[in-house]
Amino acid sequence: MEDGNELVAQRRAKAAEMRAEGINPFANDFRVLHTTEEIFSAHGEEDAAALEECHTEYALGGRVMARRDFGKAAFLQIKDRKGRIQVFVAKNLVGEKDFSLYRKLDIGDIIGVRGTPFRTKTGELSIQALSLRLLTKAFLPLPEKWHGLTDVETRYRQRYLDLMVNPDVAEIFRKRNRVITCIRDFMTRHDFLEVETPMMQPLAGGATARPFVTYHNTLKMELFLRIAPELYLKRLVVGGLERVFEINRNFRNEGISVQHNPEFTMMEFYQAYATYEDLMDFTENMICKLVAELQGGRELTYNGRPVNVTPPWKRLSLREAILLHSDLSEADLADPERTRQAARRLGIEVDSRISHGKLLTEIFDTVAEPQLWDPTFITGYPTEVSPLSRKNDQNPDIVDRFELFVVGRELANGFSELNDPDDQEQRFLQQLAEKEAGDEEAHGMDEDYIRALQQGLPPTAGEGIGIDRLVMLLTDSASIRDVILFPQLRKEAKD
RNA sequence: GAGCCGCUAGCUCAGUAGGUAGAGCAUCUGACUUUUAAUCAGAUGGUCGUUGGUUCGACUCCAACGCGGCUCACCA
Repeated sequence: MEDGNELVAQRRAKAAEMRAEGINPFANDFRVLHTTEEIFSAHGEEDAAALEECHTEYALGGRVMARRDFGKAAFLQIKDRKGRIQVFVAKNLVGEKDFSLYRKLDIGDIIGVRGTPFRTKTGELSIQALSLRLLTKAFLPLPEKWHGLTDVETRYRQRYLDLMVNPDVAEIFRKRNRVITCIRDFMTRHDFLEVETPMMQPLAGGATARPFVTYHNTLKMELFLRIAPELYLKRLVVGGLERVFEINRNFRNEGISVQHNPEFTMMEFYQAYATYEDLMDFTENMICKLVAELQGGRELTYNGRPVNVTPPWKRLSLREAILLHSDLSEADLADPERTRQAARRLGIEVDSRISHGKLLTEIFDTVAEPQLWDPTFITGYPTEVSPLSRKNDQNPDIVDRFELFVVGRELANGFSELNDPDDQEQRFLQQLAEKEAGDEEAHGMDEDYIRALQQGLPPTAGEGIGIDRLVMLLTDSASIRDVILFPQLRKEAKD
């Protein structure tokens, strides 16, 4: 496909010449025994004189990232998964044959090097090559060494290039892995069992969102990619597992933005005999621990602004948050008609059928959410917008639920679970009515879930934490695409 | 879905009141056994995102389309 390009033709020609000389440009018999990191940790402290006594031979594999040629000798820089090291190739050390192989090397090729450590005149710990092998010829050139690869589209589409030449990118994904490992560790230590529940579901429940639809040929049935694992996880609590969690993908057929990818990773967990208040404490603990382990303290900066994660975090009810961040009054929020007028003043589209509770959350989203920079728990969500949450014992208009906001966006959502099967059935029926009234995202009726509740779900609290957003926060990334290796893009343009 | 911005060599970028394109790095040839974006001399490399229109002539002006980014809308 790239054969029209001169650079590619040159590289292919070099590979062909090697083959003609009996050298396989895709050799697979070189044993890589060490990493660049091992060399630095073994010899990082030794000076040139000490290293001269060192005859330890290392066998490294890596990609050629730079090349400085001096006629009968040269410096290469090779990169492996742990870092980079400079390799000194001298004709009198590697011999005629390997040196002529060296001359055919291109930046981007993957090579194997055997050699001993030494320090150059400028003091850099390097490897003096004794022998050299080409392990993989790269037909395509690497982006430029100084400016690297900055074209955002190429970075996302050809993530392998991005990872090769932009060290910060690989670092983000290592950090992402550490975040997930820490969470898994934290959960396991609190006696939670990690489980996997269906990604393909006959009914996409557990959240309000439009699903992706697929079809199973043999079963002759429509299936939905899950929008949440919630209802399955609670079935497991009914089954007696009591504490479960799952870190996995959800799929939502909705808009794409700097905060939204069609598939995204959530950690959902359920704990029997806990309440939503317990989970707020738990979440605060877990995230503080993550920040401490990943940032080495409580200092966190996002988009140039400090984020104060020192506990205890602020806790406000939805109404309090609205009052605090707008000029609306208690009376505006108490009376549905006045709330409606207030919403219009704020420029919110007011559908005639919209419920009072839904309107309140929309007002909150508009006036308060963007202001919640330091971690803040918001409670007192209206019952209408929370069909799976337990009603508050004192006030049935609200539920025992919270959402966690940081840097102006939602990071987690948790609540005491509704475990009264009759109440749950009524809520589903209410959702069905809203669906018929035109709300595409209203929840469907899940009869097996009702049956499970009839079997008895212990008092339980559950929560979902958006892992991508958490990683964005911890890596100071502006876009969700920067923390997902292969973000969803349109089909590549042909020309 | 709407608005704004971008798309020029492998990469990073210039460019012209419309006269068919330039730099650095990379590449190729030559010199060089301690460089750190090595250096020096020379050379190659482009259907200027696509398609159409205006024009004697379009990379440049106009339109449509494609892909990407940001903002807004929907959402987590």
